[in-house]
Amino acid sequence: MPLTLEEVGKLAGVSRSTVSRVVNGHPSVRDEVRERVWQVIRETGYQPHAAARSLASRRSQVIGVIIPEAVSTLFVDPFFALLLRGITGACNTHGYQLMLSLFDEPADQGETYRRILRSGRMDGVLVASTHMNDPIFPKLLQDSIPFVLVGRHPDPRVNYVDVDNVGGARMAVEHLIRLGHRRIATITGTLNMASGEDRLAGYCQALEAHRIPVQAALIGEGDFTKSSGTMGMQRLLSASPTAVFAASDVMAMGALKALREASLRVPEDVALVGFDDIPVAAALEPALTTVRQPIDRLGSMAADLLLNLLENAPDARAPAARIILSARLIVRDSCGALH
Amino acid sequence: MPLTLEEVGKLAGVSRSTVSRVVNGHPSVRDEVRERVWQVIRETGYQPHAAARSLASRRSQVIGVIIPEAVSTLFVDPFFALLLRGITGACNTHGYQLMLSLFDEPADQGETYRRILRSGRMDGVLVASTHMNDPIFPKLLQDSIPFVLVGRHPDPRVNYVDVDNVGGARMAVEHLIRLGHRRIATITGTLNMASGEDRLAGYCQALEAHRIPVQAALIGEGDFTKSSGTMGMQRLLSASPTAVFAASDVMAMGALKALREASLRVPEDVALVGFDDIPVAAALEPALTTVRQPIDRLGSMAADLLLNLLENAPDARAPAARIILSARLIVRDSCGALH
DNA sequence: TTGTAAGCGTTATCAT
DNA sequence: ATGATAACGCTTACAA
Repeated sequence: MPLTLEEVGKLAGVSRSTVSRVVNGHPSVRDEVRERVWQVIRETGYQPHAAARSLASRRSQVIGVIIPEAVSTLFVDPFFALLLRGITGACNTHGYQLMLSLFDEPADQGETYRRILRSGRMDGVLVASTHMNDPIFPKLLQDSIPFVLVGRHPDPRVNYVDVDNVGGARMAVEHLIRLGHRRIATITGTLNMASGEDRLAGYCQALEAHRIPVQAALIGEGDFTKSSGTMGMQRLLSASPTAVFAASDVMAMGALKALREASLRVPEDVALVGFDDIPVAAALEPALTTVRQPIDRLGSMAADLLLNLLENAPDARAPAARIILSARLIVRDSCGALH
Repeated sequence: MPLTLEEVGKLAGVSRSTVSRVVNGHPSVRDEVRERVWQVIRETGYQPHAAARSLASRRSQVIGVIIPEAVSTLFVDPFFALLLRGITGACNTHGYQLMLSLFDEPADQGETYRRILRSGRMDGVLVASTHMNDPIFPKLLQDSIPFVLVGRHPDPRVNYVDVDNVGGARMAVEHLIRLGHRRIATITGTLNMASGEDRLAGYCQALEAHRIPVQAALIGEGDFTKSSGTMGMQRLLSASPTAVFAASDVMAMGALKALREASLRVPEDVALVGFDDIPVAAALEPALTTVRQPIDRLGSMAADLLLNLLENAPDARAPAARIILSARLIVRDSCGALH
């Protein structure tokens, strides 16, 4: 049976309130008393009861992480794990706990939303990998639940941390241009997801910067799955591109399959670049040139941002924070640069 | 400002207790009253305050998941993500929430342990991927915190769910024997981890069942990392095995590297089998024959077991549950069976 | 079946 | 600097 503040107080010869002050580092306690109380706490292994604390203080020291169920499966790469690692790192240093919720698409159905987010269980939440028009955003804003999104969002009230998808994609495509390619195709990600849109935008920007016309025939729409990469590539073949930028490594693997089936060699006949740098990328034949994002930084920055929001004056007048982390190009064999 | 039971009661013309009974599905409430109360709850969107509930009922409806920090990184495969998915699935159907903690090695240092586990925040915990002699187990047992381990443990009081590592390994090695191999080497996993030990045991069992002597020269100790696979393979080369069973796919990849560097072909010169069936496995050249474990089942079964422990009479006299899920062999190219 | 009232273990506001 | 004491929102005997 765990001890209570009252009992610790009795053992230390002080009142419940004094013990509370000591535990919470309140300054107005005589040094001698403070030491005596700590002594008892150490000896007894006293640990405050989280629920009681939370009830009285109206803060739980817990943040939630919300990820759409479907996406968690899709991520055959360690994105999910790395993100969580980044988040837990930040939580640990701030003394917060992390509650994980995989929401069903379309991210709530109201019922789940209420149960999870209105129960006072968490002080704030991190939302990752949702569609931008996910119904969860209006609700979070309306309930004024502090939250930070991992991924871009147009609403000016939304705090977010994102990877520079535009810049990363542009970097990849400019690399191909530098290698002499002009007929460069792309297989896009899901187009109502920010990352899908932005990587396509980066592709277009790179071409435009080099006065290469953007052609619809060279753009195949995918949805981040391997099979969509294969199908996208098959459709693009008729436009006979000399290079392809796939908006994810998984789709690049799909594209590779289609190219093989069409007896085209990579990179000799078609150069290929992906995005994400999943672990498989380096092990592929040929090793995949790709764009790497700092995933765990993404997690830790998002958590830091949220925790700051929670700890400091939540000035509602302040503009939302928008943090963009840059990506970098990892050159391997599939682009032909190393030949 | 969220409503309280009291206020809902006022709106429905009943007392706080009646509303509580309705919310908790207590039978002794007149149907008419129950309906009236639900009506108000629906209209107002009332949601019980988790902390208050937990304080009064001494149950939080939250379970914790504890994974050593180091391991979470090591898992470049989706083990972690799939396990969590299985766990959250079970949690959702039981109406529980999930709290995630990545513990620093050696899994607690006491301080963290207390903060996380003695604060009453969680009703029970799932522990995954620890060493069997992790100091967390004696503590959990002493504090009589309900817990289920993902992975085998010798202590008779420990409830666990595990994959049949022995059977899986044995299956893999017997497959090699069936293909005619007699000089079969193995690269082991970390040997104070249950999975490491058991896969080695399975290797030995298979050989013994076929009266093939187990030779120390054919056993290389690894630690589940790729580099240990490479080094292990290099050392084994002098014993010139015709086949190798690596206790993990990641180590198999390392071994593949060593074999290549020694100009040995797989499977022509040396057959290779791994364990885990990580996504890379199928994409390797040659595609890796390996043993697949039902990871998300592992997670959901462990969570189910824990939740049953929590919901039902926690009969301390009942023997601990030990659940073993079977693995299956996935035959691809690296073992030479398809030639 | 329903209401009253006593906790649950903190925090926070007052006095002192 | 310290101690009473009233919340915090809910569950749960116990009464009615």
